[in-house]
Amino acid sequence: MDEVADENPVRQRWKQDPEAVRADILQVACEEFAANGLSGGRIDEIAARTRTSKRMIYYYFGDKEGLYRQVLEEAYREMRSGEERLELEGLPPEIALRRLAEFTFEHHNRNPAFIRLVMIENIHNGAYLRQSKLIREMNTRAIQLLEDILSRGVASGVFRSGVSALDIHWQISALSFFNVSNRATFSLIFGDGQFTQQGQSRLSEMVARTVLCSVMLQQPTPQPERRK
Amino acid sequence: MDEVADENPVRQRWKQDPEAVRADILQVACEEFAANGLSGGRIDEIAARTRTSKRMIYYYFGDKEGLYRQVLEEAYREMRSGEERLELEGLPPEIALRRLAEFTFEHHNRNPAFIRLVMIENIHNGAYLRQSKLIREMNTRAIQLLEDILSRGVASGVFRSGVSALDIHWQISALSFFNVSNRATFSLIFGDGQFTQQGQSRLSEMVARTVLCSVMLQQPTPQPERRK
DNA sequence: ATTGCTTTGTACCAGACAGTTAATTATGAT
DNA sequence: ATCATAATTAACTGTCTGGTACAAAGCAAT
Repeated sequence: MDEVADENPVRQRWKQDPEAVRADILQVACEEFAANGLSGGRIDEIAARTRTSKRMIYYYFGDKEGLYRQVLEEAYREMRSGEERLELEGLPPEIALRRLAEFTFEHHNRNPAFIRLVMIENIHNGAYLRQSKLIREMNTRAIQLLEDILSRGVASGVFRSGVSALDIHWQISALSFFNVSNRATFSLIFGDGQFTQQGQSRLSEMVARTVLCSVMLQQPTPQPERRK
Repeated sequence: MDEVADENPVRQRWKQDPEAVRADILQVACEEFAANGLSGGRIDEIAARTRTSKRMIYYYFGDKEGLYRQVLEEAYREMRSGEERLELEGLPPEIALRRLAEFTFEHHNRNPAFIRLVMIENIHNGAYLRQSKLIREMNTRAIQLLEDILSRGVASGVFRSGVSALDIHWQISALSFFNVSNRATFSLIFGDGQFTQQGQSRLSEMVARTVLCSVMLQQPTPQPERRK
């Protein structure tokens, strides 16, 4: 399209920048796999949309599954780093919990590609995630955070005792995940009222209230339509 | 002199039973697509596991996508018929709601193939479900049932008013669906404690309590096994 | 400049797989 | 029995696609 005349004659000098090439491939591959799944994703398509060639994909990633595996790891890594940026430790427990729920809901909402990758990985029964060492580390952080919030809540007398942090995490994840993962079929069957701007903030509020409700001794404060 | 019929034992007389053949194909195709997705599912594999041949698949279903579409419709049909068997209309509203939640949880748990098909369909952004006329009918029933339960609860003074039936359905679905759809990745990251026998009944109970909690004026009845 | 390693491009292959052709056999109505 | 039609089979085809062979070019150290 825009070839520069004098630069054309043989081969322009290029800088070697393996990291950039790798990142570029990973980025495009992420989109492709998220959009079409592992078996549906096309290596040729990825190569075409990359600044480099198909050969490079195999050079850096070995084969299709290797590429997919790295895409998956990268996606988890990014999402985890987002979670760490929250600083909930100083906050009153019910505020912290609410904020965690809202953050998760919002985060998943903004990262449909991540959600789709996880869906796809579940279709494969976790066969590729299983091969990643990265995942072992991931459990600790999120759950510890929650355990801290819960025990502080129990200490200050607002939360029930004996509530499992893992259960609460499960609950927050389920509601936030489903909201993105099943949007297509849900809105086809029940209309897209849940997925408008207002619908989403109503759901976000509902998720937060639901979670609080299952750990608090009293009903959480009746929420009028308050937003920040 | 000429060959007699019984000389060829391989070829026995068969009765024409198109419906059985169709059903057989559909059954096998359901397993194949649920296991491997649309692009991952192999027509040859389906044919091999069927009592009939590949040509028949095309004879009855046109092409791969046609087959997939019918598998999907059939799956929804079955699940819907299960829902109709519940008779919640005579029950006290909080009992009815609890039973609906428990039923959904249990149903999804027992029908992982259905869950997987819905996941797969969501990966395809609902492109095939969209083509089905069947889905238009499906919304009414489940939601009307819920609306009835909710309004009876409001009338008898145990439920809050202004709660959306669709929201409650969304909530029940999300928790019950996620429990099956994300089992692989969740258990890889957080261990499989949630998915043992006890884990599952605890979750089922939690789902029921959660749902009740979000519609009831007071905390739902403190559960018997609760301890401090 | 030479050498040896890394990175990139081109062209190609072999197998897989959706879909088809054409012939064969059973069925059911007359 | 006959014939039109429905059901069935096996072999075939064209294309798509993951993966590779091979060679060339850049880079860094001598």
